[in-house]
Amino acid sequence: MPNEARPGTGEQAKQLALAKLRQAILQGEMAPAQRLVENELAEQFGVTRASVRAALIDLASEGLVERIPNRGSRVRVVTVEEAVAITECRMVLEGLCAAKAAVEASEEQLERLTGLGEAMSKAVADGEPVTYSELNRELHDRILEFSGQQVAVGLLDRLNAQLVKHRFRLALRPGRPQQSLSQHLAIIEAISARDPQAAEAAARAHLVSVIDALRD
Amino acid sequence: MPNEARPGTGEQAKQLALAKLRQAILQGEMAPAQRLVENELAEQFGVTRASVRAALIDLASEGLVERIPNRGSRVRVVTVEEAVAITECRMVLEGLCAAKAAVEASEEQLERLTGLGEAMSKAVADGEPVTYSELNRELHDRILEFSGQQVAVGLLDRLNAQLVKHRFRLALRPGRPQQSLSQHLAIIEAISARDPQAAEAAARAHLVSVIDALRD
DNA sequence: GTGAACAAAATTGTTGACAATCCTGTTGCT
DNA sequence: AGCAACAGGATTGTCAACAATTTTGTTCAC
Repeated sequence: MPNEARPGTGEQAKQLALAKLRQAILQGEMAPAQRLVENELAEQFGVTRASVRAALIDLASEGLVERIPNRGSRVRVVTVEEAVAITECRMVLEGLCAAKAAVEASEEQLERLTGLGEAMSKAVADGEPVTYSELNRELHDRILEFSGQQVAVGLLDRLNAQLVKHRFRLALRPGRPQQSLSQHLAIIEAISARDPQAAEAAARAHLVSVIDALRD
Repeated sequence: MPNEARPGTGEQAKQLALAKLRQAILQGEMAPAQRLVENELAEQFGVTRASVRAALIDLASEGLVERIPNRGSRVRVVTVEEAVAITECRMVLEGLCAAKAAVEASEEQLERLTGLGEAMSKAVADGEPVTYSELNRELHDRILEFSGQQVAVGLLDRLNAQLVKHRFRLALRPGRPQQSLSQHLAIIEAISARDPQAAEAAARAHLVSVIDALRD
């Protein structure tokens, strides 16, 4: 479904508009709750209004923008409350994926996870939060991939797209990497031990801590 | 997001097309994997092609139809494998909602649940599978409502829409009501006891049994 | 001065036509 | 006969203009 379209290559007009709009929203170039006027966007991106319209419909169903009939589109603002609800859903879905990964992953894939764990430990020890953040994301992605649960992966993609803002704030928090590192290592250990219940519990424990942090 | 638009009232053209198309697909009027030609649908529903197009984009992101660029739209066929994956996601999400309902529901709402439980018991005793099926759906809906977890509810709506076919097959199965009744009663009991962990476990146990049944 | 009715501007929703793309059946060459 | 190239038809993607709706600013009565 989300076809991971690269903005660079010459796509179709609608796909291009969709990619550009999504990028603009995700990178925060659009102010929260900013009005998205179809004509302006069409001119800005060099496509026609129909293409912008189609892209907006797509983004609305992804939860990135809000469309009110005859009233236009706005970039959707995710309140802290909603962010917590979203993260609760992430909690159970990633728990499911961790459990399945513990059963389904190959030996090579397990090695990959332990390798990621070591790299994360090193990043924290060296005090490189940016690297750690990237590895963090990589770890989560790999667990989803190895679980083979494509439906859950699709749902999580959608949920994560709505959280970019809050996720950003969270990563910059001092002391947070140290806190989450042990949780991540616990997840890796449980999956490597082929223990689905422990893996699910560890993944959920991690996201419970994220929820607590979200609440400030 | 899905605004629960009633087909009857005079909506906007796109909303009307969307409602009619969704209804047609859900009621099985469209054969599986049938091609959905925009022109035909437009004429059939008495709206313009642009409206049909917008509706198709919406339905594609709901997972009801499949859209291939320059190749058109088909009603999406859900394999048994996918149905299992979807139900696994339902399992953890409904588990989450059951747990939250055990904490958040009011006393009146708890009474409503126990009332539903009694009605379901009666329906099984009287041998009325249709009534039981309706009450079943009602129970699930109420648990979601009482949980207050709107994000999970949205995700579950989307997932359930993809399962209509399989769900149908399941309900007509002889002996299945008796089997699931005790599971449902266990869920109600756990929520009424304000025990979130037990509620989640009961909800998950129920859906594990659904998964087993799905696999034939 | 305040509030309601009204008119003008801005924006979205809709329409029909045009262009690009893809599938199918046929033709021509080896 | 087998296969590549090619037209023909069908379908989707795109466009610019038009209609309907909402919002905003103004005027007028009280």
